[in-house]
This record gives sequence, structure tokens and C-alpha cells, in this order.
Amino acid sequence: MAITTSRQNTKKDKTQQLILDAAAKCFSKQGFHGTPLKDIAETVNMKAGSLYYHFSSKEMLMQEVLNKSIQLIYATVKDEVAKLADNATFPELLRAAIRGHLIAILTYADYTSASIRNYGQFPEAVHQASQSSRDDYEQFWRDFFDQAEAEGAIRAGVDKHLLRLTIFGGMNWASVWFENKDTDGASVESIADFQADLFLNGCRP
Amino acid sequence: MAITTSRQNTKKDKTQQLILDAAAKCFSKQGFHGTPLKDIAETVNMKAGSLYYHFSSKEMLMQEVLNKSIQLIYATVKDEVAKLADNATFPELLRAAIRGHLIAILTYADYTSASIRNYGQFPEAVHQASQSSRDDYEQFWRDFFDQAEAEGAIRAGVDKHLLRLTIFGGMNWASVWFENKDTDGASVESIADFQADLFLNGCRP
DNA sequence: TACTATTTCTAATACAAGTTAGAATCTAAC
DNA sequence: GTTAGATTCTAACTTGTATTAGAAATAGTA
Repeated sequence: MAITTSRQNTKKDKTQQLILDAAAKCFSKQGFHGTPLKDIAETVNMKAGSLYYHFSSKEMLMQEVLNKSIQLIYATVKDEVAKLADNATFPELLRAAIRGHLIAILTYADYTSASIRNYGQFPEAVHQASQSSRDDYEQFWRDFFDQAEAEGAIRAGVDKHLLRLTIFGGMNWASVWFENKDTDGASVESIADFQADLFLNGCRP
Repeated sequence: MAITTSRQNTKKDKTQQLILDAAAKCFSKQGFHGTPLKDIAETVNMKAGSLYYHFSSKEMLMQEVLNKSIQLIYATVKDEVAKLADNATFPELLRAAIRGHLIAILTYADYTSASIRNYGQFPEAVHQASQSSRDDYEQFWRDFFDQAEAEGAIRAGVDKHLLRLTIFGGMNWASVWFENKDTDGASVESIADFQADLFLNGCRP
């Protein structure tokens, strides 16, 4: 278990995590507005009203799901990149970053697709509460491509901005079509390898 | 006006189109469940109840928005591909198809992002009603890559399935970040050229 | 066992939203 | 101008849902 976000192991914390997991699952499948608190409560064998002992509002629940998903993704990416040697090449780094992003997205699919699919639909307060985390993560990738360009690892004329956005699209879209049929993560690795290869070398012979 | 979907020009049809446009705009911004009929009605200066003279339910509205978006995309793609000569190469064809998909997605952004962003959240009936159109469009791309592979235009070992899904991700994600600041489509063309180039040749020097 | 704090439930509130029926208004043809 | 049809509005109905306050139950502790 490399990635964790919870602090304590009290009974209360455990229940809160269970509720958050249930919320993420429901939000990812039915959307924020399409999910009644009743559904979340039933998933953890509770009544809707009881959730308020642990969370102050439905909006707060969404906010925490979103925050956790960003943290999980960023942490996993840093983790994968950190595994490399200091003198790793750009292709190696890109492959590791893509692998991290995809592992996170597909492993914690409830959280990440709850965030990705509802993006732009939840209220302003939720947006703002996660703004800085998202900015941090975006800046990571910006810096990454800035450095790659400085090292001449990117072909001249390639727009870094569009490159980043397109790669993000390819990865994030996986949360739409991917279905975790087996529990092992072998398939995730192969998707990551494929995408890294495609973005680096294209598909031509 | 290359792409049209409406048949007649009666007053009734015009109103229906206005309502559909308003629905697409609201659904794309607030999501299906997050959009009250009141919002759609206000956009066309009506009261919520009046919409039922033109549409039988909110679900039907979503269904028509979805259908129209698929038709718009497919028609635009075929249009762009048809402009090429018969002996066009794979890179030319891919570039045209990507251009068509992106032009549609970003030009009819209300319709397409209403569909893309709500995908997987609307009820089963809506899904099924658009199933065959989506299958048709998917088959178009499948055939496209099958032929490319047969001609040796794709590097050996490149998974056609993942290739198609990743390209779709890169394109569809544009509907999330793209903002049509100017009304001209110059920027759309440049995005299409960039993505085609990236998927064909990668980003390495 | 009795007492306290924690956790969950019940039941009510308040409001919003999809839908419908019938009244009202508008349009256009005669 | 009158009338018939088309279009929109009003006003209700029903249902569902977020939220809350207080009762009930549970668990832990002395």
C-alpha cells in the first residue's frame, strides 16, 4: 500500500471512508445530481439522515471525493516517476508519468471517474475547494514538458500546450471505456505502455 | 451549410429546434439531472409546462440531443473524408477524419459535450435509442484502421483497438477544455492538424 | 449494573421538479 | 370580424430529496 490518504484508524474514520467510497461509486455511475443520498446510505447499510453525523452536506461529500481523487492521481504519478534513476531519459519519464496517471485512474476508478465525469457540473464551491490541488498537478506536467523541450527531447514545432492536453485526453478517456474485469493490474500496464509509445513515436511504420 | 438535420421549416419545427438548442446548452453545462426544465424553458422565453407541447418528456429531449450530436459528428467526418481524392494516403485520411470529428465536436459544442459529458449517466432508454447510430460510427473507425493495417500503414505491433480508443480520447477531451473565443474556426483546424501529426508521428525529434 | 458518549434511526420540514389538465391567448383563414 | 386551430400559460398534483431535531439504540467504562 504505497498510497494512503487517511490519518487515523478509529472506528469513526473507518465509517467515514466507507461512506466516501460509497459516494464515489454512486457519483461515478449516476453523477452528482443523479445520486440521492439514499443510494449512498443504502450502500453502507444506513439511512440517509445518518450520513449527516459524518458529513455536513452532500456537496461536502463530493468535495472530498474530488480532493481524494486528485491526491491519489498526483501521488501515484510522483511515485512512479520517483522509481526511475536520476538520469532517466524523457521517454522513460513520460512512460512512468503516464503509467502513474493510468494506474491511479483505473485502480481508483470510483473516485477518479466520479471526478472526471462530473467535472464542470458540480457547484462553484466544490470547484474552488480543489482548484489549488489541480493547479499543482497541472503545473507538474507543465514543468515536465518545459524541461523536455529545453533538453531537445521534443520535436521542434510541437505545441507543448496541445501536447499536454491531448495526452490528458487519451488517458482520462480510458476511465470511460475501461472495465476492470480481472482484479490484477496487468492490463493497465499494457495500456500505459501503449499510450506512451503512441505519444512518443506515433503509429506509422 | 453542409450539415443539416431538420426536415421542414414550419414555425413549429423552428420552435422545436430552439428548444433543442436550449436543452443542449443546459445539459452541456449543468448535466442532465442538474438541469431543471425551467432553465431550458427560460432560455426560450417559455414556461416549463409549455415544453410538453413540443416534447413528451425530459428524457425525450436528452435522447434527441444525443441523436443529433451523433449524426452531426458522423456527417461531418464523412464530409471531410469525402473531400479527399480516391487515392488518398492513410495519413491524409486520418487527418481528414480527425479534422471532421473535431470540427463537429467544437462547432456544435452544446450538442456534443451534452452527449459526451453525460454519457453513462442518462437512463437506459436513452442509451438504447442511440445505440445503433453509435455502433455505426464506431464501425466506421474500425473499418478505417482495419484497412490501414491491411495496407501496412500502421506499425506492426500497434493495437488497433487501443489506437482507436486513445485517439477518441484525445479528440473528445477537447470538448472539455476548448473554448470557442472567436467565432471563426481557424483554431479548430490547428488543433486537428496537431493531433493528427501527434498520433501519426509522435512528439520525439 | 448504571452511566455516559457515540452512533444510528425516525419522522417531520421545506422545497424543488416532472408532469398534466384546462384556461387563456395568439394566429391565420375565411 | 368571427371562428377554428395552434400555441402558451396557469395552477395544481405527485413525487422525491436535502436537511434537521430529537428519540432510540449501541457500545464502552467505572
